[in-house]
Amino acid sequence: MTTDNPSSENNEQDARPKNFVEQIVEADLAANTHAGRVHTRFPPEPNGYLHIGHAKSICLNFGIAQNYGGKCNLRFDDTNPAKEDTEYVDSIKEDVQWLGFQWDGIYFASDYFQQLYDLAVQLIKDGKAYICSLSPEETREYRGGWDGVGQDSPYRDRSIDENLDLFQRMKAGEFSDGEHTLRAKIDMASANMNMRDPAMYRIKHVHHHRTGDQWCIYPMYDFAHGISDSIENITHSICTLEFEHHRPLYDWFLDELDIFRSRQYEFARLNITHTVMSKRRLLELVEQNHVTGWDDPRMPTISGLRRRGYTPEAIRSFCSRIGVTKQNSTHDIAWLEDALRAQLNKEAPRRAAVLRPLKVVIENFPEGHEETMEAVNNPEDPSAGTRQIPFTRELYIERSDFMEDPPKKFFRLGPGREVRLRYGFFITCTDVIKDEQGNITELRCTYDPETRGGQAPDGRKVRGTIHWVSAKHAVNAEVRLYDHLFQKQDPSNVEEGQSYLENLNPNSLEVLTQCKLEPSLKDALPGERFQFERLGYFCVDAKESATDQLVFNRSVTLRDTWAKMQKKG
RNA sequence: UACCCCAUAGUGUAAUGGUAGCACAAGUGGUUUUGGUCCACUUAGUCUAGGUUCAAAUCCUAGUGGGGUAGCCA
Repeated sequence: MTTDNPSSENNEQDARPKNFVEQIVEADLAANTHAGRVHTRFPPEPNGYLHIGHAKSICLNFGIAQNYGGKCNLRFDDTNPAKEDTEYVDSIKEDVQWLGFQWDGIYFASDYFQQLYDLAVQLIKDGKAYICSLSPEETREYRGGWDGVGQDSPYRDRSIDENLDLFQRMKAGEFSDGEHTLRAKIDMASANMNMRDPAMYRIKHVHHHRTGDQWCIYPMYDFAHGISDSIENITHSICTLEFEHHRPLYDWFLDELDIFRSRQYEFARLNITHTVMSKRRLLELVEQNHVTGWDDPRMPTISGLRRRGYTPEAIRSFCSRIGVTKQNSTHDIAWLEDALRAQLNKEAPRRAAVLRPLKVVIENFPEGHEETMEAVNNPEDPSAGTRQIPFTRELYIERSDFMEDPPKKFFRLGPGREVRLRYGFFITCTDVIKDEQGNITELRCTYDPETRGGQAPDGRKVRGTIHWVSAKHAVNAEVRLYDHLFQKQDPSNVEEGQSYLENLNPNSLEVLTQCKLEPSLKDALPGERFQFERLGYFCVDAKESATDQLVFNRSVTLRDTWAKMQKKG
């Protein structure tokens, strides 16, 4: 088990307190429970794309293997062919590797169909399982509610020979879907519904993405999962809280079969504000075209985050910081954003980009003249060096960096005000040009040649520094600004009878097509990340950007105390 | 209605019978050619009631609140 950057993160791991699963692993190691062996697995069902919640599980499972000298398998839990597809298998493999993890073994529950079948036969022979011929509706009635006890199936006492015969004929395809099931014979009076003779096999005449039409009976999760763990000698089978009630059944199968005893531990799944995390809902967003696909940059999927510009390191750092507990909780999406900022602040090269351009003409700057200015690529990383940017008479600045009637706390440009153009000159606004509708179309300014590079020899200070792009050299680009997918922190918080879809943020995507970038951005590569100074972190869209029509995605904004002040009024 | 799990600043987590910490958020100030970064400081917490103990966030009981469970889904 390896990551692409283990050393720096091991320090982070050491600094972090151990979560309860790690404490269990350490206790097992101390007690020599498995002769020093630690083996986990990440077991997705290939019926959807991985999301940030899966990343938590991936980091936990692969992280434990990594930190305790163990192994971690990738296992596809593909026991329900009706919902599964190889498209999902491929995306899951890609996402796990992109996150920086490499599995020790890659397996499919479907690899074990024959072994599973044989073990089921063994349980029948031991009198621990039987063929039930109740309909699904009858089964539900017989199971009973949680105030009382269930009723034994009338087929519960079929002879072993009859069970064996029927099971073999189920497998041979003699029956149609739903006609029979194989059930574990446990306890119809149990307070735990999972123990009221749970189904082990059902008939499904469905094509399986790996085994084709070889099988028409498929094992249920509870039967298949624990046995798969056991076959792979998994020591710590880590899953989410909703499987807590299944643990007695997990244990029951392994005990009755007397095979390697994996242990199941449950932790709380990840929730994040302003988004949804269930596969069902994510699928719904995709199918109803509320987003453009699983990899829409607004989606909390790994592929969406990747396209948005998130780094594997940022996601791992986030997963490490949120902790692992049994408490249901919801993390502020700001935590995730902060993890990205923390990394990109250190690594992303700085560039100038004007998203909503306003033309500035510097009247005392000679027409046709060009100056070359030197700009720092990353103040957090001197080794990133500098670059040259052209300065000319006509520039673009951000419309929001000018106010005709600015309040006193506004440090930027206004009539008669002087500001610094970053890595440029001080300029003073002398005139405001408007069209017939009164819209500002252009600013007239003068510059102070003595302030080249941004310092005034007379020592005078300006409060504001704004970014700019030479109009003549500007590269045109499309920039997509993303906001939270849902307006409310909790999208499920709706009026009675309404859907979480009511909470979709209609402004989660804003497309800007007239953006002006500094010339060095012309050759930006798909996926490449930059900080656009004073604005945020952006990446070249890996899917839709082209050399002649650049498309950038805003990954996350910079912290903006000015915007915060404005909001408060 | 039954059973299971959970409960610590706004949020998320630590303290594993012995000084309630940390991070994010929020706020104040400093530095700054990004209203970024960085630095300092401030606000703010053990659900309730009993019990055990020299000592309880921690153990026990009950209550309250939240979550989960009656698929031939995983």
